[in-house]
Amino acid sequence: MITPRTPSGVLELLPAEQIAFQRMLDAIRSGYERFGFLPIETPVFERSDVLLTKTGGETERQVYFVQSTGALEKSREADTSAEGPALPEMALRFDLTVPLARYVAEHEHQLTFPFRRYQMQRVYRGERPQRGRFREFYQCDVDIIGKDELSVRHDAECPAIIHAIFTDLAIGSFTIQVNNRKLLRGFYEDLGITDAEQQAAVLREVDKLDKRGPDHLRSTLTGAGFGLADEVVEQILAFVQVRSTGHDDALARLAEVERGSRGSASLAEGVAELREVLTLVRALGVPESDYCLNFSIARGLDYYTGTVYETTLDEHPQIGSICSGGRYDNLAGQYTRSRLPGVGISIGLSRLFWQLREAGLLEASTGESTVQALVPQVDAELLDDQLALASQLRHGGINTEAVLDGGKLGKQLRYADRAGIRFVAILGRQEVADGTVTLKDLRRQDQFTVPRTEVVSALRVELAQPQV
RNA sequence: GUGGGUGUAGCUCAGCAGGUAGAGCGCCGCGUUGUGGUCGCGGAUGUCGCGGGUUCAAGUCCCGUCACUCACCCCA
Repeated sequence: MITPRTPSGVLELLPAEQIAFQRMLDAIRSGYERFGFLPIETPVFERSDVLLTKTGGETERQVYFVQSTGALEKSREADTSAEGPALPEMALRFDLTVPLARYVAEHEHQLTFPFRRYQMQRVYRGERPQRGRFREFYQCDVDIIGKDELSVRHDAECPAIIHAIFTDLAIGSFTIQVNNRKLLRGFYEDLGITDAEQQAAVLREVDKLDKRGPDHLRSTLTGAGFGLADEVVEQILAFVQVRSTGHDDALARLAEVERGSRGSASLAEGVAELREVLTLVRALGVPESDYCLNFSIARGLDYYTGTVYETTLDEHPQIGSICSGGRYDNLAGQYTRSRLPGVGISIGLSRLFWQLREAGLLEASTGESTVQALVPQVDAELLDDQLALASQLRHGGINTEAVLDGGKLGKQLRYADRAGIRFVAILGRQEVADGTVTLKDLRRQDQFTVPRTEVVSALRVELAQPQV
């Protein structure tokens, strides 16, 4: 016997939880569609050369390669003579953005721009698994891709989508934190940190501010690796700890940053963009309590170029960002000469779901089955009537399971209870004789008898009742 | 890739101056005839991660190995 075990770093759920997960997926999908986005899917694996265009060492370290047996043998033969092992022909996607870039570049002429697509699929990263981090996980992406141009107005749509979806998900109050990479670049240039490498290193450290605190950041930046002057570090700290407390405050903070500038064009541009984005976010109806400026946010350094977003749950800051994204100048530069600027966000649903479960925020939504009614077998001789009742319920649009193997009624009720099925429609000799059905609500511990002809409508009424 | 921690029943874990394994939860059955979840009573379940060593004797000590896990790196 082989011990049955999932590989580590995957999120495999039991049905009760899967239902809760599915509902979250549905809420996100419907949110994306409500904002006028179109669905696409791309293959779980891509050609290695397509996926690894950036050939960053980190990327290759984290990617899973896929190799057919035939190709594997072929590459082995070639290996004996060639200059080292060739890359496997395929690799599993590690995000949905690179496949999107390939997709848009490949189908550019069949798509209409701005191209608004959403995509909710699994991605794979060969990281060492950690608490709440997976090697296989869902990303729910939504992006707007422009041809040649995409006004910054689109950047304002993302917070509006996030707001709509997280309101629907009802997992508590949240804050959409907004920043702008141009503003950051300008700010650090003004401080004399102009070297791209050094700037990136500083941004990486600053990004950990919320996790490690200002003191840690201060000692890191003044330390050997960076060697920044105390005065400069204090300016950085003052800057990155900014969190606006409302719309007007956000605009005031921007004005303040602009006043403090030594004339960086990038900073001015970033400020102007943020101003426009914030103004439109408000116009789109996002309450000002739900968004703020946060100058510490940098996000992934590789391609975000303008607006960046990060969303956190107010009551559970330890969960970290539950949705993030930003603006990129040119999505598919590796695949096409066309300039395709874009903006988008991504919800890492597996991680979010796992965190919510850990925080005990899922209890209410789990334990409920998609089966709405169970028709037990009270008497084996009444099988035909029992099945007819099940059909009647199904035609009435009620998700119904009929017990086919019978047994004691008590056991069947226990089965329903454990399976999270709320209603049982009992049809025994008595009911058949009377032309009735007994409906039992396991949650409210209540039961009553209705005429068989009215069972669907009666059950519909009951399903609409609260559980407790 | 670097550094810690842990591996005992399905789950969470206890057992430890070395003497051939336990609790809670869960699971199964019973509390009669068509009523679950509560309650009472009864029951099943373990190559004590794997391999080697020390010992009369190892879950308990030593070595190795594997797995898992936490943190760092990174997170498009």
